[in-house]
Amino acid sequence: MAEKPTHVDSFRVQNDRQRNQTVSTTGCQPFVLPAAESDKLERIIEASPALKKGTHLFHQGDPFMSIFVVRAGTLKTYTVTNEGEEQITGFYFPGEVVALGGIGNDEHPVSAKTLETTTVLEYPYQPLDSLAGQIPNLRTQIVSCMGKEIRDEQQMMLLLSKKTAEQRVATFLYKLSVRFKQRGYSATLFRLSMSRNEISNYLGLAVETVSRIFTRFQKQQLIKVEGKEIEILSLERLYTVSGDEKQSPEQSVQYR
Amino acid sequence: MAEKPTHVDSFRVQNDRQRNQTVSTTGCQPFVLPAAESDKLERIIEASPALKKGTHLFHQGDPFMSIFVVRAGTLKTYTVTNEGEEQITGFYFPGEVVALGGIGNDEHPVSAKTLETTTVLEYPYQPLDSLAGQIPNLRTQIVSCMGKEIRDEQQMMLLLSKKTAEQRVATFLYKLSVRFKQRGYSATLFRLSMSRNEISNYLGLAVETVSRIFTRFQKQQLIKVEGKEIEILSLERLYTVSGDEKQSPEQSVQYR
DNA sequence: CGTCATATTGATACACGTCAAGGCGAGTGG
DNA sequence: CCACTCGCCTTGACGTGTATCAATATGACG
Repeated sequence: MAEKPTHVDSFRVQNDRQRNQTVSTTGCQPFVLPAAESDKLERIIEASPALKKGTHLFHQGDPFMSIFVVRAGTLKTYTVTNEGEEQITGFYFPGEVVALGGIGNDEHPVSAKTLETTTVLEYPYQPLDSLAGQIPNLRTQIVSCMGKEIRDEQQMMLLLSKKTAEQRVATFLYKLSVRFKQRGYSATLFRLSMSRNEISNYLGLAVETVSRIFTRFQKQQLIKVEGKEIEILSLERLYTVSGDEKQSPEQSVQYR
Repeated sequence: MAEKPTHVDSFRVQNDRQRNQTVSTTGCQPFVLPAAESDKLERIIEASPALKKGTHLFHQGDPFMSIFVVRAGTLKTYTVTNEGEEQITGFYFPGEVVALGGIGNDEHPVSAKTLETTTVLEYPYQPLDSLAGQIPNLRTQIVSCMGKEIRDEQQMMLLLSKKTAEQRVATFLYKLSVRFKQRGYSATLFRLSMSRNEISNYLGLAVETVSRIFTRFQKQQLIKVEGKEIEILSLERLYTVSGDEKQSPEQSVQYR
């Protein structure tokens, strides 16, 4: 409702029709199709240039036009309370799909911003949706991505309302580890592309708390922290601390 | 991984092929189609009998087969931490779609349980998805529902990590009001189908806190509480308290 | 090599959880 | 029709996990 500021830091794919250089989607698992169909899909994709740290892919309230897949780098998405408070709703690594919350809405419900130099693929939604009508496989994949987003957010709700600060940080690190491993990187040694501030915001904690827990975990020989470099010394114990471990042989706690 | 208990309280639509009595979807907004196509859709729908309070529609971990639309009554969905803690992830009223988190997954990520006598329509997912291939309009509607679910959950994440107890309760009541109004019921006078316990669980608070805030709001002439009956005396002030109000003419708070 | 953001660490405060004790209403059985 | 019970709700007193405030350290960048 307020006047839209001109987002000088916004990225907009120039819609030049030089769609010859078939974009290589190497390293991106979403939307894998047999060659013939893959070709149709690639015809609608736009590759972004390298976006430097701090660039917005889109702002909350911008008209929803496309979804994006991260090729390299990291993104965060966040909403802003009308009280001006920011809440980070997710971090996105290569191969992950961003902006699904905009589907079925005329505007983006969140902003998306790069945490480091990042490149993305832009999938203009209208053509993508038409294609999805022709290619059942593609439809399934889009819808699956959305389903996963819903499940991830439900997990996050659980974290935010039931877990202690320690469990939150442990969960965060553990899940990062799993994601990195999936992408072929080390599960135990990696670099955090987000600041402590961003971590704390995402986890619903104060920066100081996250900092303290990092050092506490270090003292407990759970992890080794050196600035943004993290080494996980015991994935198992970290998982235990996270509170997600399945335990107690039988606890069919029926709510009533 | 643990042996599945036999859910005696589970509801399963009997798949009898007596699909003559064209199910009336009156009062349900989702999946509205022109007559011809609507007919195809209705052929795959199964109507449930009246499910009494406390019945499970499905349990977390059950194989995902269908999505559901509430016709009458109320449902809650919830996950269980492996520590046995329950977290309610949503309440669903007539016309709303349940189980979207299961799409693209082999099993339901949450359990769904009735809060009162409830009837639902079951949409077996496989046929629904095929139909979505033939009817672009239907595909759009499904995907829109999922988008909305994602957005709602993002809002909830914000609530859980940034809002005070008062703001949470105010938000809860305000949003209920909006939903009731949309369905043609009074926006200011309604009955809570969930217990205080369930409200507090959903909002990430203790029961006592919710109770105290109800009485506090009552003293402030914001609402009138009488057991499960709620009357909202000032929607405007409630909205203000919720913290969602757009305020301060200019606050382009750029995060950095 | 200064400058400014980011991170750590300690001291203190408070919002909300936890514990405990009634109160209230709905269903049940005598 | 009453007494009893059992959930659910409310209210008060108290405890604590984490936020907040403040000071310093560290590191990135021009």
